[in-house]
Amino acid sequence: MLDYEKAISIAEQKCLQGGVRFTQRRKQVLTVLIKADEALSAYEIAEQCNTNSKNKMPAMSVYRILDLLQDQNLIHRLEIANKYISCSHMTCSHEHDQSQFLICGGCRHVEEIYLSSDAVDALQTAASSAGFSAISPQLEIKGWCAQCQQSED
Amino acid sequence: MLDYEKAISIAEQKCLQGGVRFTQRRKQVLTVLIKADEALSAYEIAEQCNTNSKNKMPAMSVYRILDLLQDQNLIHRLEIANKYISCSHMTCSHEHDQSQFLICGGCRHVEEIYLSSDAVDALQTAASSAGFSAISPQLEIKGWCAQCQQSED
DNA sequence: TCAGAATTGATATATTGTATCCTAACTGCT
DNA sequence: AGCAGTTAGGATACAATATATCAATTCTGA
Repeated sequence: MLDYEKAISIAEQKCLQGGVRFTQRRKQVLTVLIKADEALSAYEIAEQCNTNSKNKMPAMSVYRILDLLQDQNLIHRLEIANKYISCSHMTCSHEHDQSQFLICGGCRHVEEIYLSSDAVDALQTAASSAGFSAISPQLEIKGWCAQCQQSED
Repeated sequence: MLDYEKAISIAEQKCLQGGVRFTQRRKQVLTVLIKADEALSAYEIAEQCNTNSKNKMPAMSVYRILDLLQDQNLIHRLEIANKYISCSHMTCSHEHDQSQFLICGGCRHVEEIYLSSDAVDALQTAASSAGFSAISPQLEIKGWCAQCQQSED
């Protein structure tokens, strides 16, 4: 898991640089995602916020805040899983322009992976041949985790 | 586009082999997908069915039928796009165990691609290292089509 | 023909995500 | 400090996607 204090401080900086405020609401959503240390749906995030605080967090606000946190490269939206996860590179000093996730088709468990640049290049080449100018800097690959694979048999 | 007559006849066979019936309703849904020659959402399919016929096709039925057609390997569900597309390999005589799609993050346009086995192997290796037993035989890669890339700039 | 299975109809509801409009809070400027 | 303009959040409605459930119908094999 990310160093929470460090992550929050980085997030504050990034928001400042991005010209947006790092409000309590935004901190609250990001905190839930960092501490969860796994992918959560927007409604799960809202629920978490509401168990930890009296001040009600509506789903609408969660979506708004998630959009903003994505713009600041603090979190990722996983489209295959319809879930959100904090960026594991948030506290790194250097720039990361690629993230890759494996998503289990059974239980929707999410695991971050690290593809070789050769593999990424191969994907990029195939995309170019098909008239796409680029693959997403955030790849999602669906697969089967060991556990779900077993129960499928 | 697929040869329609051939595809329908293959579908009929596959359903027979799979121990399910190739009913009018199922044929209707598959026909829409083959003739569309692009990815459609479940509700778009229902709409198409309803413009071409008096007999109302409820969305519920579409979902049920889509599930079944997937089980028979006649169509693919694209989770990134929340859409469905007919399998381009349906009329091939040999077995295909891999399909790959590029999905535009902007306009959700879907393009089928063909990755080298080396690239697929690289993905498989990365997945294994992360404790996944397999990647999905149906890959979805998100990217940006030339047109959407332009309008982003 | 009849029992059981497969299919479809009908209805309700869950889940995920957007649109809109208004109010509150903050920021920069004078 | 006071004000204007911008940013953020609250409230509500609703769209889009998908699943659950139970009853009615159709088909199939003995």
